[in-house]
Amino acid sequence: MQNLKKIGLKATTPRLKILELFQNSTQRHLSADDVYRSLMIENQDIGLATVYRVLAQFEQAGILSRNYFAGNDAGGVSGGGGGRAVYELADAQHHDHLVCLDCGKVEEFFDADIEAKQHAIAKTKGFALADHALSLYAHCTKKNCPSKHVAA
Amino acid sequence: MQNLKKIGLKATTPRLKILELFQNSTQRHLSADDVYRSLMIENQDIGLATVYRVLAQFEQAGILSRNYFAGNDAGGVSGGGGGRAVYELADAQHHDHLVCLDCGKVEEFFDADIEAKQHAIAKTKGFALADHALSLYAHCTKKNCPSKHVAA
DNA sequence: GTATATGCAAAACTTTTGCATCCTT
DNA sequence: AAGGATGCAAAAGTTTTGCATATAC
Repeated sequence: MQNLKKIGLKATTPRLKILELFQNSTQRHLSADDVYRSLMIENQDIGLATVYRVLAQFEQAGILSRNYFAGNDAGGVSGGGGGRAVYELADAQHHDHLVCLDCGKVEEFFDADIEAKQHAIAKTKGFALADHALSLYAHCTKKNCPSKHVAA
Repeated sequence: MQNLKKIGLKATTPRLKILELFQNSTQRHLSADDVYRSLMIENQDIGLATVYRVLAQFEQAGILSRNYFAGNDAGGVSGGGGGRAVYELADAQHHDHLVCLDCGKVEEFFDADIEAKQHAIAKTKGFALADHALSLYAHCTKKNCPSKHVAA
């Protein structure tokens, strides 16, 4: 609540509820539609457009970070527009993602060597690295993967 | 032309022209719309839907590979649907991409250490790596960057 | 009281699909 | 001749925007 004012945003119900959702949800990575639907379930009458606006503001404020998981189909990516964005709380340190191709679960990892190499590569090519996106797409080899429990 | 039959596709004008476009274009990375527009300029009356279909077929056949450059805005990403896909000839070895945030230019690189690390990370977490996407977003520090020549 | 936010609906985009027609084999 | 391929238009999805109304400070 005070957080919001600090970044120049009024403490409105939509913003409070969305922030709360990210802090309390068991799912760390949420799409705009996930957020919208969760709010609907809580009987919060918040428009989808507002969700997008708040998400964008939070990202710009550094509260959330946005990712695109392109190769993912397990999560329910079907129709039209390429792939949707998912947001996560930007509380922890920087990390990259490993997405399970079978169940859609997302794991996070950080590797200092890879990070360092990325900077070195950019520098060598005459660039100053500003950002990067690294996603691994993989199949789970453990029996406890959710997809293993479903009769296909 | 023989190539197409080999993969079970009829040698039609759209497919020939699109393949030719990728082989002759100075731009290595093309979106569906780029392809469509280039064909229009050549007075080839090929529908956008066909472009998408052919691109998908070529990707499945291993002739092209698809990438998503999310953080990129310089290339003209504006409106609705998140981000568009770009295709490139899958002739060279596997590589990742470095995208200039100023002019949108795309450079390619390959780093064996990063590749190895990715596999190791997936394995450690109990996954078998199937695919990955790594894109670096950076600012050009050279004076010969196209964006440096434009009065902002 | 005023500026900012919200909600709704419509628009902007990318990608996919249905269907009649056309072209390759 | 036959079946796959194309084109057009419409649909499906995600994200953005315009505008009148409601809300926070």
